[in-house]
Amino acid sequence: MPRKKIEIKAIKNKEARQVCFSKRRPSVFKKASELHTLCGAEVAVVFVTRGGKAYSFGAPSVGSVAGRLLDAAAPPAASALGGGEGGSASGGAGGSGSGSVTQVGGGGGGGDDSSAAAAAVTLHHELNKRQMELQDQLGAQHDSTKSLQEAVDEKEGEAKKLMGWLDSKVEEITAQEDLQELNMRLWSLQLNINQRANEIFHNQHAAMNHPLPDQQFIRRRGGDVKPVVPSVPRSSQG
Amino acid sequence: MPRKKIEIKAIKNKEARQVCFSKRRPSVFKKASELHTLCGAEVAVVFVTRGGKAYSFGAPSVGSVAGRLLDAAAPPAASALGGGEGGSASGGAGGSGSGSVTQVGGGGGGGDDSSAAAAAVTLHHELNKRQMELQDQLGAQHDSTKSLQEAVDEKEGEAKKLMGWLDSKVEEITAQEDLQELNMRLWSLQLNINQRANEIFHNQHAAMNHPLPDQQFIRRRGGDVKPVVPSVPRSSQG
DNA sequence: ATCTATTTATAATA
DNA sequence: TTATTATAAATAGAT
Repeated sequence: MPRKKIEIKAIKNKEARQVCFSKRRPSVFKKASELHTLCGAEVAVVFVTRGGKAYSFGAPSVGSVAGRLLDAAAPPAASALGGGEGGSASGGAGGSGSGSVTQVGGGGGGGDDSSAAAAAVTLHHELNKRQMELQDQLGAQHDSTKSLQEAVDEKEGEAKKLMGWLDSKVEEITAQEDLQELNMRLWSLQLNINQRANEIFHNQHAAMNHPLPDQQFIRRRGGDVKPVVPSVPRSSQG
Repeated sequence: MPRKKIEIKAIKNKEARQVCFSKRRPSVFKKASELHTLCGAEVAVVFVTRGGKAYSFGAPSVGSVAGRLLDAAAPPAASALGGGEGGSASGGAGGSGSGSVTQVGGGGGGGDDSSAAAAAVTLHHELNKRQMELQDQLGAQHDSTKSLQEAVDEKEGEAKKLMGWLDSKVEEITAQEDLQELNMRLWSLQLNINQRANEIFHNQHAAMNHPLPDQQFIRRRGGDVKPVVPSVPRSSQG
């Protein structure tokens, strides 16, 4: 748009394409952020480049938007779930005694995240992001604990079997309401997982209580992970 | 930013806020769309207003972006799943009663959705949307098949036990890599679920094979749904 | 990465 | 909501 107006069509040159992406992506995030701040709307933006890198922005968090959607779309069946509110946007899901949903993500001001916490993070993406943070923050400590795989082995492959059973179960399902039910279960399960992720994070960073640049991340296919400073003012991110 | 530069802070006046949102939202979608077209990146943008209305834009579709994320993060385990191309961007107009999500919008030219189909939909949001479509399209047929709950009962609560076990497992996990593993399993499972949803949909709508405007939708909390014409050029939505 | 000349986006207004 | 328009932002091309 500057020196010359360009046609909106695929840029073939790889470098030029990357440059364009680098220039435009922060702007989109910024606009989304402004919309969040100005209008109070929750927002989630995700880009996945051809190279496989994923960039996301969310306010109060990507996951909270999903939570809202679930809440808005919540079918009656949802209430049949364990906690009653299973998939809803309430903070204390999962029922586990452990604890707080401390949203690592949203917190703009750093006060308590009542509304943010209420919008419980559930999106897979959010979980991935959280994990990315753990990796970034804690570094590679691949030795600290046994993997889930090992835990599974301990249980004589119980988890795997169960997953397999669920997989096959899905094949048999022929009604949308069944899918709905199953989906709800997964939502609540992941809510639980997310909480656990938060707990782990806070356990290892009890002191480090700052708002957390949770808005943006980069991940490479190869496993290399690189944090990125969001180009959006903090005030816009909560 | 025109007549006067404004401060980026919450707009208290409701009308002004809505006006602002109405003006800015299409622009963000447009920018995201341009980024998609220019740089070939997949994009997903979701806004949820205070009023509970959700606006989304995705290219090639919101769900495909999630699919890409899965692909990018995919561990070996994920490939163990069933089919590959399940999730296509199918859908249609809805219309009646309870929660319909009339998808309008995009429909670019109207080719087949091969690429969109390849990028299997996995986002919870997408699944919910699909379910909404099923509800709209098929109507309430709560009697057609046994519910998942019943299936679970048949299996002597095996599924519930599984979920419970997983829940407890989550409590014990102390390493991010374990969460990653578990998360991956859930991704795959949901991928499978989504495929099944698609199959169901297609089985009951074998004839209805149109491309499907998967780009944008609005849904109201109350159930009233209003389609919206995207302000983005068609070329940018495929 | 920085620098501008332009194109876009948009707040205020009607 | 839609249109206008004076400014603020975003950004393509060049450095």
